[in-house]
Amino acid sequence: MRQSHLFTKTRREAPSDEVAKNAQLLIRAGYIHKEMAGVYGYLPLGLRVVEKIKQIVREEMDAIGGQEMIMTSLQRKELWEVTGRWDDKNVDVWFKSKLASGGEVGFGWSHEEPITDMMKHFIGSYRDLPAYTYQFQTKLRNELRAKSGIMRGREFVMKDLYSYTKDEAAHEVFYNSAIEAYKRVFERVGLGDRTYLTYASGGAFTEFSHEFQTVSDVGEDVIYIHKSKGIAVNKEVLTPEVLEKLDIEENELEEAKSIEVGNIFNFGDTKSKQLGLLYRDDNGEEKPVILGSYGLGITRLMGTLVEVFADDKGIVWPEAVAPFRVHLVALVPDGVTVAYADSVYEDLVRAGVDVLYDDRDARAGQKLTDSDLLGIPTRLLIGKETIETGKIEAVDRRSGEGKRIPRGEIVGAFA
RNA sequence: CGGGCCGUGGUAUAGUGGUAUUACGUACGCUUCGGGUGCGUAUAACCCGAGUUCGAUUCUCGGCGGCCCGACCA
Repeated sequence: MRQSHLFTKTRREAPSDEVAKNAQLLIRAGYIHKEMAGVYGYLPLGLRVVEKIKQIVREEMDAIGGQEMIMTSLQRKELWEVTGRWDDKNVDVWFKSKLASGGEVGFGWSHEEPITDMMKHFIGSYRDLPAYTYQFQTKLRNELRAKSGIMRGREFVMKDLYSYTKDEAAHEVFYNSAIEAYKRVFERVGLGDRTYLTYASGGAFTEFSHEFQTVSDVGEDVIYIHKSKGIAVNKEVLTPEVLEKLDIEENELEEAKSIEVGNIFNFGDTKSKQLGLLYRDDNGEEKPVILGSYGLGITRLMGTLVEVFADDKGIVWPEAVAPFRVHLVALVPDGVTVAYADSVYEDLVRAGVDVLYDDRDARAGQKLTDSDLLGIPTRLLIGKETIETGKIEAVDRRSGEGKRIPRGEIVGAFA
């Protein structure tokens, strides 16, 4: 993409009403637009990042048998009344509205009820199980207090997967495969070494749920990390009994603030019984389906990546989710340099390289500052020196290290 | 929901009971061209309502909006 065609612009200053680093940088760089507190639009660059993250998650969910679909944002009041979760006393984040034709609807803050209800149409026999469904959905939650930029909004994108299995044993198998899939996701986006499988409160259905917590000072959670086991325990469940159960000594733990980027848990058969999701086993006996729920905040993960990797110059994207692989920058406006940069751009595009080409009529200083802010992994600089030597300077955004790549090898270096 | 702070051009800011400063941006001209070049000109603002007052952007009250701390966060 030619940067001169990009309608967004960078800003020198962050809006005064944003304190969170993720929002400041994403707005300054033109990735997102704030519509109101806790509600952000995703602009062309931001959308690219969202889609890259989604694609990684998609691949990992597909790999464990997930089937992508998409449910509706409008939800039936009657359905949620069955499980007692329509009542504002039980769920305090509902956005609700009325139908012109009469009746009430809610805006989906979660989809366990609708998906489970829908699955009644497709699950009747043990032969129909297991089933794993997932979606990327915009969740709407009427948070009392939105905060921290895109980390905790009233509208956000989440991947939610639901597992339907015939018994606890089958559930367990899938649950563990989901844990491994989540680990691969965080590994692929570069957060593997600071994201911990965390034991958290299990609620009414199981002893524990599991969270995926990324260590960061801007996090809202406090976890206790057991480095050698590679797991953590959420502060809210840290008791002597839990430590004993996990075979952990308290003095082996390190406290850290963290961001909850994923949460998986077992609903057991409770919701299936409530909603009537039953199946016949091979003895003709009617049984409730076991339900598991697996959330992963896509936009929160995007914010986490900004928080964790940004430096004093701006955003630093991991290659896997960067909006573009390379940022080609024509440093001087003379015809020879521009023509040279144009040809490099065309070669890269032809080779299928994701490239953002700064072809704007702007000064080198501004282009370089903007490039730092945008955070694209590799910057290719085309200047007078390039013309003279026939070598293109490639600078790594994260380390700042540069190397000269001969013009003839430039496509091969990134294709 | 409890507590606190705050709403001034597109953005960031200064300031005042008598209509408003500066920078960035934007437009035009010249200049410059490997880390936001320099100069000039132009452009554009006091959240809404009520009250006090001769006069309110400024003070008071209310509303709306924003941020922070806490609570909440299957």
